[in-house]
Amino acid sequence: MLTEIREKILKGTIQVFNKKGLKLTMDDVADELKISKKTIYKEFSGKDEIFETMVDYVFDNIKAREKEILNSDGYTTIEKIRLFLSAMPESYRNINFQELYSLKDKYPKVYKKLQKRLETGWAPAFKLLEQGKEEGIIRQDADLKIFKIMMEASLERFFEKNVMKGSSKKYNDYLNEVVDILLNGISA
Amino acid sequence: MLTEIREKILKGTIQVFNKKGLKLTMDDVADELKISKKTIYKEFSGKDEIFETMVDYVFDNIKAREKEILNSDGYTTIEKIRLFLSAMPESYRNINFQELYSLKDKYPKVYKKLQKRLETGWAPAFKLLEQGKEEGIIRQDADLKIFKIMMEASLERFFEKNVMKGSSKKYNDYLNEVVDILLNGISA
DNA sequence: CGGAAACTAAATTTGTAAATTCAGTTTCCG
DNA sequence: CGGAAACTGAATTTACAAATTTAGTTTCCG
Repeated sequence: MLTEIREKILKGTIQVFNKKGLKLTMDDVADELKISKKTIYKEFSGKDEIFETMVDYVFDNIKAREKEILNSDGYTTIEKIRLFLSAMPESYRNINFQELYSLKDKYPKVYKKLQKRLETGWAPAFKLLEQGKEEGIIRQDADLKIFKIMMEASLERFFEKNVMKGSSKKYNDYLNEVVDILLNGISA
Repeated sequence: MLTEIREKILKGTIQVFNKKGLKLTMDDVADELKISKKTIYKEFSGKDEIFETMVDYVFDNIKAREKEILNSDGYTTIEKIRLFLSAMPESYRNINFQELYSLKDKYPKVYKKLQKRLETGWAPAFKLLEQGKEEGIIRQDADLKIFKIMMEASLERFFEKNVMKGSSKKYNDYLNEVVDILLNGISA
């Protein structure tokens, strides 16, 4: 588990990351948290380790949320799928994903971890969807790989700026509509 | 209408554009067509005009294709919608769209024309979809604006490289599956 | 211990002058 | 007329040194 001080630093880093993006400095983080850099360096070996731990932190939270849904009783498979898919984008809201991808060049190790965790994060969704196929509520011939690509592309587009300006709809309504259309699209 | 020589130059330009992208030179085009630059400059005032005419050329072809579908008899509304939506990405295959967007900075006028034609290209699709709503085959509460964003995001992702490597599926099968899922997703 | 602030070496950004490329024109030639 | 090739000024790219920023450390202090 995470110590209190480490979690505090991670939360602060995410704060600053969402504001200043990849270009955040250690001084930024220290200022944000009103602690000195010394404290940060006592907990983390450097910027690389902070970023790596940050990715783990974000995805561990998503994973916990997903586990909750998977283990909960009283939901049908289709309800679980819907909850599960909706949980993904909601969790992503905590951190600027577009910006996370920009770590690719300067922090390839962090980027690889990000990709790996995105991949494993989808695994239980695939399991649920396969189960849905067996139960006959998902179309047998639905291509789940394409489904995944479409969902990722659509969500990423929504995370970009100005996509939904000039509309009265709320952010979450959009995400739900995306999940609805896609899930409907592969339903039997 | 387009003279033969102008069309030849446009086709050659698209050829080179798909290979070298935004950075194509007039010499490239002349070499590709095995004509001299002089001939090109006799037909076009310059690079700007070629790019502009190129966008018109591409979209006029798409438009003709779409008109054909719209005016054809013997199709139900839903069939027309499916044909119409499938025609879009197929037409896009003739030119590298990802690269077209990169004209934004250096050729803002061309980019604006591109955006305008993309917008007006969607208009008949919206009309068909609205008609589908009236006929009760499209969900009344389906958000067509989101539908459009999802379709664009999904198709653009497929136009990027390596999305479907390692699969036996053919390119067009993918595009059809995308249209299927989305259309199913908003169907009543 | 931990904060404030100074410090250093390395990385990043900036400015810019030289080198290269390219759009558009011109010349010569068949 | 149109091809081949040379030409020019403007734009773009390259190269590189100077200036700035920043990661990580150290010092001093309460």
